[in-house]
Amino acid sequence: MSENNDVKKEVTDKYSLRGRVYNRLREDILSGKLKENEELREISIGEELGVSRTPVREAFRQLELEGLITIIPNKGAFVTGITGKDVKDIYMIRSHLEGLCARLACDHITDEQLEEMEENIYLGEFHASKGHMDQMAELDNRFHDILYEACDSKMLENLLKDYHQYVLRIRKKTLSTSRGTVSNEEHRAIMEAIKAHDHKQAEKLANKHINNAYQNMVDNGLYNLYGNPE
Amino acid sequence: MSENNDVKKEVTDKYSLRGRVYNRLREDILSGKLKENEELREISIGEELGVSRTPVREAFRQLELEGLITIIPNKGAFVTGITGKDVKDIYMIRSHLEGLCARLACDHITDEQLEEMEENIYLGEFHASKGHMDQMAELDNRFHDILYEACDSKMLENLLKDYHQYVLRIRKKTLSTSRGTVSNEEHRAIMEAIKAHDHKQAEKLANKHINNAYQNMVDNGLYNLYGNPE
DNA sequence: ATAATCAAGATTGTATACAATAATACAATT
DNA sequence: AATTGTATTATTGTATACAATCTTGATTAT
Repeated sequence: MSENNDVKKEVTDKYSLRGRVYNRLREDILSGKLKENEELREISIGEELGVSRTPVREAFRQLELEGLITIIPNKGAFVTGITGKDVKDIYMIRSHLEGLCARLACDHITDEQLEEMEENIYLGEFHASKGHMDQMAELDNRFHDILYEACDSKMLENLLKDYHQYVLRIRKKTLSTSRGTVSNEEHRAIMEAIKAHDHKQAEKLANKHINNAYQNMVDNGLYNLYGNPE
Repeated sequence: MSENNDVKKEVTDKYSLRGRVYNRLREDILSGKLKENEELREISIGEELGVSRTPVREAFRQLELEGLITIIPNKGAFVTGITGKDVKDIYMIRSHLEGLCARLACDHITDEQLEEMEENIYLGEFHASKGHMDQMAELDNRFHDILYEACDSKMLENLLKDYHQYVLRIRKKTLSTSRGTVSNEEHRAIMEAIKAHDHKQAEKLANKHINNAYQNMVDNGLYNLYGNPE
């Protein structure tokens, strides 16, 4: 549960050494640059980034609470592995919460948010047809962020954003397939349902959207890259 | 998202100064001893607990990520307030996930877990009739923990435990009312549904159980104690 | 009297020194 | 040869020293 103020957090991350270390390590773990069970030594990390052990240690504590590393007392810090089961569970949970989020959005979405969604989808059609994968990933990110913001629940929004981040590296690969176009169409359907205040339909579609993303990943054998599938 | 190894974490907490500071502060915040917006100074906290600033700072980083305090760079750490809206949202999310958890438990619960549930409920009837509130709170805690473990998803289990903890102080008060008996009956119904592998019923009952807990809290005007109800 | 400025103190951010613990290598014993 | 004990080294845990930043209050100019 990290329900802290995002704005202030960004400031911290940008200007403090601890924040820089935290972001860097987080990125490296999520991107797979740091592999499962790899040991992180305070001194070498510090030297690499040109800082002392103190900010490194503080970053470690955060990463530990986030579950990205496991700290064994007096022994060291190790990259926590995500098993295939974990990924499956995350998608299951996300699918539920994303449905809930879409349902809530029916009542709380603003005109500005709806407009940005429409623009997002419109652009998505263009980039999907052109095969611009980076832009598609970017648009997908943004679509879901808007949806999360539209539910008008900071708690749910932050939770969903956490999970979204967590599966970032997986999603990046998934969207590199032909799913880009289909995904964009699903976004449109979700948006239409929200626009029409059709709670049930919005929930159902958002739910399905996440399940589809997972299914697609499994079908393409992509999730085996991230730890043993069980 | 704190999906770290619980066993190792306990060890850390017990034997390291940082862990002790973390637990102490966490408890004080959740128990309401440290009030909303109260400033936490590294030196005074350290002096009070007989440690230097280093472990205090590391504990701060974790509490920040957990959302219990807000750190403003170069300024200080402040206890984050939970608004009434936050509490409502937490219960809403919990209600959904607890339903999901109960449904999964239908397929994955072990005989031992079922047995412990039965014993838990049996004991609950006794203590409810006697008005033993402390024991009821303890049993309620344990019942939900068993349920979380029975879903066979570490991800979901940890998430639900996090939220469970988060509303601990509120729940303690809630159970001090006549709801103890009713709650225990609801536990029994949930268990029966799981035992019968009735997925839909289990999900529905668990869902309702959390909603009832929330409704009871609102009816008794208990959640106003924890920040403005919006 | 009010507002602006600046200096002193307090507090956090970072680096480093020291202590405690664990890992490693090697020797002694069986 | 295998195992246990021990000394050495490496690494983490904690405390403290120093730097940067913010707060506060007095002083001065308007």
